[in-house]
Amino acid sequence: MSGPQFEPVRTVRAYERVVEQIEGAIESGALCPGGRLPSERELMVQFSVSRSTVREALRVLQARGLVRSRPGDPNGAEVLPFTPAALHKSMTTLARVAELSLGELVQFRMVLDAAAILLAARLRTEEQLEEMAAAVERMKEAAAVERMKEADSAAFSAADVAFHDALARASGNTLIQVCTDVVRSVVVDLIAGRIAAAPDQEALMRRSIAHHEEVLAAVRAGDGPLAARLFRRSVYDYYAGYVPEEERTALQALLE
Amino acid sequence: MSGPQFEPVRTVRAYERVVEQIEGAIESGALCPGGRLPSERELMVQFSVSRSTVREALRVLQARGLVRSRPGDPNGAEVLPFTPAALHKSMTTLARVAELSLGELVQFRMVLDAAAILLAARLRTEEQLEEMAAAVERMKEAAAVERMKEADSAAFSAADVAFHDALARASGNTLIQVCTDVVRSVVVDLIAGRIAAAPDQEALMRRSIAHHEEVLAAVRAGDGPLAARLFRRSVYDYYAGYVPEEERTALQALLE
DNA sequence: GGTAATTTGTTCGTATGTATG
DNA sequence: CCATACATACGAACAAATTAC
Repeated sequence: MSGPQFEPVRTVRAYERVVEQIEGAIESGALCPGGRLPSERELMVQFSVSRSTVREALRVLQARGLVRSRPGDPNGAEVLPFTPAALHKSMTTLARVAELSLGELVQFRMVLDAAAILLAARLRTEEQLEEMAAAVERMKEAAAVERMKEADSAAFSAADVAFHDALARASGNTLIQVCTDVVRSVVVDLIAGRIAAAPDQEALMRRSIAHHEEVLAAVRAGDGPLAARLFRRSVYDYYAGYVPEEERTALQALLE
Repeated sequence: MSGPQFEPVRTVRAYERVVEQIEGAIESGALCPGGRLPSERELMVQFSVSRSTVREALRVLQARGLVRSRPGDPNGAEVLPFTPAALHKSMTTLARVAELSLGELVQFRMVLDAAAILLAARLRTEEQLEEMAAAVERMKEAAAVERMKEADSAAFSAADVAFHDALARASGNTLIQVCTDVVRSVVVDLIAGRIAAAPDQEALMRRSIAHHEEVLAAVRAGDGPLAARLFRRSVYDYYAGYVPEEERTALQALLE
């Protein structure tokens, strides 16, 4: 006869229990963004742990982007609205320690943004189309400056981001929106320097604007597959030069 | 004449500096997985901060999945190899606090896995094909059991996961591999209960096996677009019943 | 505007359980 | 078994920051 099936006990740290409870309260909605946690001293009473333990728990919650605490705040730590910051951090870490290649990242971007475009071509509203058109206009203005400065270059990039953000929102999928944003910024972080060092900034911008207009037109026309194809092609053209040759074939596989 | 452009100073906590330095050492490769950090007492000397500060920093690093510390370990905290645990955690949190719908998650899965399939159809090796075929065989064995038990159901799921994991690896893109894994498990976590409560487990499994065989055949034949189409269709058929009607149109947009 | 009260950031000391040799 | 070094956890204390009166 077999006895009761005992299971190995996982020793769980005190601070983890605190994290679990607070995290649960936030995820269940008992604590809403903008709401406040009790003060550290109050928490140490409620959980009956020391302040150090409470603080370690708060640091973890802060690292996960769930709360923020400021010195001297009489109201205790603030519950934050969701931000993709934690997701961004983990993906950046992934890119670094798992040594993600630029090729893999660009490939991922081609996939995600193309999906967003495919969906946006069906679901976009008129306002979103106008938003994208306005972003393209801002790109043009920034590129039209006679003697390009850093500020203009930044304005161009900001308009570019705004375009893709509107596009991602038009997809109607929050996850796609967040992930496209994260991946785009990770890619940009990786090669911002090399792009800035490119000799013919103006030509790059003009090409980029033309591509954006093509994609926008296809989205407006409701032709998702065409828009996605155009986008993938333009991303490939833009980044292929920075991707080592042996990785380029994998990128080309997405061009059909 | 405008003076020097001063910028607002962001007060940075002591423990953050510690985190930055250790994180940098890991990301730069100065600290390798399996390697050890100095002991907490040694760290407080090197950073000239107190023990509590060191511990708060270690908690953050632990929450990010970079290190692990055990009581009594004479070697200090261990540097961990990369795991997608942190990414998984942030995406789960995203799903909960941003209230991601099942529809959005399924849509994301259709996009990512389809991309993996598209790439795998070009880049897969013979061994990977065999691996997938073996996984399908295990699915068949698990489904062939007369009186289904939990263990068989678990074996079926495990084989299913193994199939998709091999597929994702065959894509040659680490990021796609990790993200498909994360999204799949998040989706499963969300509706495992409802799937298990479905009346006709056997029929579901048979259909699933048939779909997997179709996809595998198309991948083997190198027809990525076909394989991707078949996959999206099967995912849609499998999950559509659990997705509210108003979200289904968005899913259908991916079926072409 | 200034002052007091409260809170967080940080330090230090200590006790306890645990893993290694 | 013992000694050592370690992480875990507690508690008291001070400094710096914020709010409220």
